Amino acid sequence: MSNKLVLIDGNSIIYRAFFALPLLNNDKGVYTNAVYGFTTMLLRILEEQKPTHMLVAFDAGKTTFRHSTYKEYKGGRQKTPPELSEQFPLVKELLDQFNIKHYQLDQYEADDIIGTLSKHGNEKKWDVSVISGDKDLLQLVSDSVTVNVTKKGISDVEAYTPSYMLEKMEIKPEQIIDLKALMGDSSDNIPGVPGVGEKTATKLLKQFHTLEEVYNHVDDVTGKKLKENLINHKDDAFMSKELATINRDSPIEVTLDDLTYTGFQPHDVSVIFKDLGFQSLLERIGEEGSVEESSEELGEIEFKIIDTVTEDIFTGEDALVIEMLSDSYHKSPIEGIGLVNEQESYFIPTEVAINSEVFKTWAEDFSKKKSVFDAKKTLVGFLKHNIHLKGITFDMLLASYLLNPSENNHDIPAIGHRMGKKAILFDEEVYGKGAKIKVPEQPILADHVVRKATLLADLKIEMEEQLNENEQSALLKELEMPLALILGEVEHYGVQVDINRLEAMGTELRSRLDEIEKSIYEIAGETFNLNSPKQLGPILFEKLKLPVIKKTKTGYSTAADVLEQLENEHEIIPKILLYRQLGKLQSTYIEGLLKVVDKKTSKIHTRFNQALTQTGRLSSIDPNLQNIPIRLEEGRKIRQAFVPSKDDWIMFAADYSQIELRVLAHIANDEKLISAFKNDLDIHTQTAMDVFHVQKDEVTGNMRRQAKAVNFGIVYGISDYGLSQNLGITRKEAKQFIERYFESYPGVKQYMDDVVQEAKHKGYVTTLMNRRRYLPDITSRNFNLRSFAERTAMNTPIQGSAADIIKKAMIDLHEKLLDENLQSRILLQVHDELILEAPKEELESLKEIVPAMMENTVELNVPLKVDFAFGSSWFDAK
DNA sequence: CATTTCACGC
DNA sequence: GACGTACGTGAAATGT
Repeated sequence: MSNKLVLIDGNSIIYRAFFALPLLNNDKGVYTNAVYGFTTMLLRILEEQKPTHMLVAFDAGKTTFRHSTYKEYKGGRQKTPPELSEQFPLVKELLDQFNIKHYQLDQYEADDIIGTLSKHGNEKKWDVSVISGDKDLLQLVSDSVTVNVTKKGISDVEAYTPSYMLEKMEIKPEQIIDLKALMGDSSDNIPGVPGVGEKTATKLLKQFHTLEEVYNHVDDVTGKKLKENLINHKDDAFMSKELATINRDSPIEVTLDDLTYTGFQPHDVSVIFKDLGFQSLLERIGEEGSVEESSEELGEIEFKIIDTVTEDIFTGEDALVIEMLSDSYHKSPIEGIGLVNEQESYFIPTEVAINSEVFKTWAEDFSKKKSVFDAKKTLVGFLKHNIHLKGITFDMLLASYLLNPSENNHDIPAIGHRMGKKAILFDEEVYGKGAKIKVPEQPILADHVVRKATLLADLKIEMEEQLNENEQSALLKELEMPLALILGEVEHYGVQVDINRLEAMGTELRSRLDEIEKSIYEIAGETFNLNSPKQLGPILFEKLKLPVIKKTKTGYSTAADVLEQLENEHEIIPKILLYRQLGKLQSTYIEGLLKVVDKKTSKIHTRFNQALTQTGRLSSIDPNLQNIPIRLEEGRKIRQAFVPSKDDWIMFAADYSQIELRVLAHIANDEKLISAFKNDLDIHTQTAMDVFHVQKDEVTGNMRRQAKAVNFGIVYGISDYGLSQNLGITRKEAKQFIERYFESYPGVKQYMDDVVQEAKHKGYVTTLMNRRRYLPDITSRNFNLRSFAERTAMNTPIQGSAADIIKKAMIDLHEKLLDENLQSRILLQVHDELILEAPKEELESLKEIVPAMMENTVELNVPLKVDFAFGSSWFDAK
């Protein structure tokens, strides 16, 4: 079978499409008209030409080698409208989903890439087809190369072969450059010879064949003025020829073999089509009816519905699934239980299970092994019925998360579909969604729950193998799974809240807010919704004529950093800032917390999401107890409402000092950073000394502040831009800061370079305990995506290793508290700190135990340091 | 019901 | 040379 190579001039087609179609918007407000036009053209080509090899070439940037010949090349062109430039990355993404290669080369244009590859194809006698909107490319036409030029719009193309060219244009392909040399090209700003247009040029070429021959016989040219122009603009003509000549020997890094095209996965493409809002195109790729298709035939499954639990349904390696319809498992009832043992499948109605001594005995038997999906939820679900689940040996949720944290759906049907097991519906399809969610009839419920347990049983081995290959088994079995059980207990135990305290603070805040609001309306001279940026904007920037600093997509920005810059411009600004600050406390913290307090016990039960963040940190929801105010005194008082659950107990808070920078010192093995920590120096002061090359007593407050921001940036992976925003300096200055930091800490610089290289090579980065984060964008040609991936590569091992460490510390501490028979309990984890409550008698023990466990849970080549405090409320534990 | 803007923590 | 920039959760307004 012969090879069919299709080469597309990406820039040209996208430009054509953009101007040919009206500005379309998708539902996210992104312009898609050029992408849409490009896509329709692409689909047509795939259908009609059936390529075996394919490439879309793009122009690389502003300057090309042609500019060294003629700096006015392409001069006078309109700047690419932003509505169009934002579509280029979309097209490239789309091509990735189509499995179609795309390529650009610095200093060269798409034409040159196409010229070079078509030459290669020509040499091998492949059937080559070029697609462009630009007739320049006709110079590539040969017996095996056809150039398709778009006619008006983009829907139709005109195929140029050598014979068609002779017929239509009366010249040969190789004469196109001579034609351009004579007539010029206004769109590329190629001069040509004055007075020579298409007609004259063609006439001359028919007579003399090439530009060189025209000049060799210039005396024979008829027409006095024409001859004179030719002679006077000889240099222009030859330069024009050079400019118009496509470089067919460009130093491209791709070969024909790299361009194999074997088709696309309709599913992959449908995802991006849906994203772009290309509903009409879904049909063309045959993905339209796919939703119904998947729900059509699942096949029958066999299972028994248990009415009395007997021991024989447990064989020692059982998959156990409990079903709940809402996320809040602290309150949500168990709708039913699925059990799959080595031979059979069962559905156990909740009532049957929780009232069965046999079930409880099995569940609490450590030696009876259970695979579950979400150990923490399962544990808490049963705890409410006084069943203390033990013997969990596999958690599918955590396994899936560790295998790829970037997946955002880790429920059983989603994992199943990803791993090729599709005999299950998504929860939404069975239970409905939003307001319409409801428990179905038992047969339907049972079927779905048993399917989940079946998938759990079926996929366990495969997932364990994958974890083994990744050397992540210990991470799952010795870190995340033990932690899940501890977190389950912690959540179930809850945190005591002083409701009266919260309500009193709320009352006081209310009156202050009312007062501030009133005075703002007085200053503004009218009332409006102060919580609406849309209404506040015009008041500030039109009525009061304050200078506009930043705009958002929909209007004026009224964010705090903007208002802070206007603080001295108008008396209204500080009032708005105060209103915002207090309003946040009132709505999120006072009202928000009161809403989720258990009325009977006055306790709050958050949920720690253990399978969400990309770095391995926990997150906390419903409510989020990891962002209770601390920075401003006013907000910090909220912590007065978090109190011990028993009389004569205290709150005990312990936090790692600079854990991320210590982890960095360890991973990067930077001598200077290590010695700073070994000597227990103030790290920000030390950084200031190193970056500014001054002695300790010369470090000013401002220098330390800047050094702190740089350290902060290193830890969080922010860019020079981010740092410049933090410090209110220019990006250039921020960049210099970072460079000076790297000069001071060469080990850190080396690490940053190495880790990015490693990420490029392997496609992922790892933490101390082998947690992974995949970074596919690290090789992206999109600057933003790539830069972001690079910063992530540097940052994730730091943040993720710190997360690993505190997780391990929690396990160690939990075990120690049990071993020592202490009543003290872990209440919360806030990334680098642990909050406990403890009987006063245990305080002295905790002062020893907690820092010791946290500091010694791993051994790094720098010491870990833990500070602690205690008091009668979380506020007082400072 | 989803999106946008803002604000809190690490 | 411009790009548009830590991660999470949640409240409120607003547009559908």
